[in-house]
Amino acid sequence: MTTGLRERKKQATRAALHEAALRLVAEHGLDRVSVDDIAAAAEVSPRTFFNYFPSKDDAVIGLDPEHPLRLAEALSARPTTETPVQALRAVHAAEAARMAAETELWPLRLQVVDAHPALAARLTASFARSEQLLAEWLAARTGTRAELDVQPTLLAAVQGSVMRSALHRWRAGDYTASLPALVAEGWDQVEAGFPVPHR
Amino acid sequence: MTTGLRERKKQATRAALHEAALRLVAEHGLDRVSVDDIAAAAEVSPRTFFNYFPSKDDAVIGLDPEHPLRLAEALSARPTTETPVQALRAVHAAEAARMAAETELWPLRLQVVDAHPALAARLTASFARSEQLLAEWLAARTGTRAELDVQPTLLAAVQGSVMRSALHRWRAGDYTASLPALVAEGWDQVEAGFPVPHR
DNA sequence: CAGGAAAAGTGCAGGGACTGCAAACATGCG
DNA sequence: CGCATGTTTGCAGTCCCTGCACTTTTCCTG
Repeated sequence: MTTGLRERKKQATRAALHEAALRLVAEHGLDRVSVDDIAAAAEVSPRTFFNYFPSKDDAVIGLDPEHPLRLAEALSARPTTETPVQALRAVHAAEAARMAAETELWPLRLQVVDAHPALAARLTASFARSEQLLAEWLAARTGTRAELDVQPTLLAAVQGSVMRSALHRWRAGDYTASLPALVAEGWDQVEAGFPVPHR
Repeated sequence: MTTGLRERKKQATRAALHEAALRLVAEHGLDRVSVDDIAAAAEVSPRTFFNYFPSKDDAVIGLDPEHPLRLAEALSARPTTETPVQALRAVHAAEAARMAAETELWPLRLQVVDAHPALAARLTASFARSEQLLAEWLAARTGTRAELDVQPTLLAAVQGSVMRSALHRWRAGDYTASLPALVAEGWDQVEAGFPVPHR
């Protein structure tokens, strides 16, 4: 799992570009920051920027492209005695804990996403890749057809909704709540079929 | 509510631009169709294109910008004896029937969205506006806080998932199934809390 | 129905995102 | 060391999108 110099440098450059993009956009706004600005802040040429990210938006979001695969692996590692929802809950719990530990970047990401609908769309698109793999895993797990049966596609999408809703409330409450708790609260709703709240 | 010539012409131009964009992109692919091509096909100047749509992507998707508001109205018209989920089901049923009636455009939309992830992101963004209004309606209806409590945000997002999942399966089954039925099937899953499918 | 107000359409100039290509440059390996 | 392979960079070019100024069309009122 260790890395040569070359690989480490690439990771560093990628991270530098992402962080520069995120911080600059958080401070000045999406359309007042150019790719040239970002490249300059990360100390690479503008042309190099596009070796790392296909678009400015992607650099601002900057999620790990390997993430969907690791998610799928984590799910496959769950015991088959669990129901699909239980397995998803467990994986989400670990995920949320990891995200909450990044106390720097996630709040910034949520801030810029909130300020720029275009970025919200990109973030959702990033999740879409995970959802597709998830649907396939669900289909395999429950013996259903990923494309045609209800549960795989829908549950994969709902899982994304649970996470996004948790992130939204996390930010709305100024990060005082625990992200894993917010996620769990979402899953409770899902498992209970959205009961009418008592006043 | 009626329309002068001016208003009717605007609607016609908007529709012409959207349909031209959709058909051209469906046939040739997103990056082989320029805004100039679309404008030419709709017989307006390229500059005029941007009086109607803020971006090429939006023209391809081309959803009615008034739609979120009509959705919110439809919901407010539901009797307060219904649970939130019941009201959403009812509105979705009407919505799905209307969409299924557009036998020309929706299949094309789903085709291009499937072929171009960037467009999927835009489509989701279009839904996002509805989801926000929905969350507010839910909060008002159930006496919860839109930003902080679980149900408004999450159920609004899940509602979107139900519709998107239905659209996905509609296309996967070559439009042989009934869209309202697919939507209903989704809501059944939600209300039942995603039970383990029996094999 | 004339004529002006308001709205919509258009041309032009320009900034910025992004790509293909080919030349430097760095790294890893025999 | 020296070659093979991967990375960075500059350059030229296309296309998206915007602000501004100007023309054309629709509408309305006297």
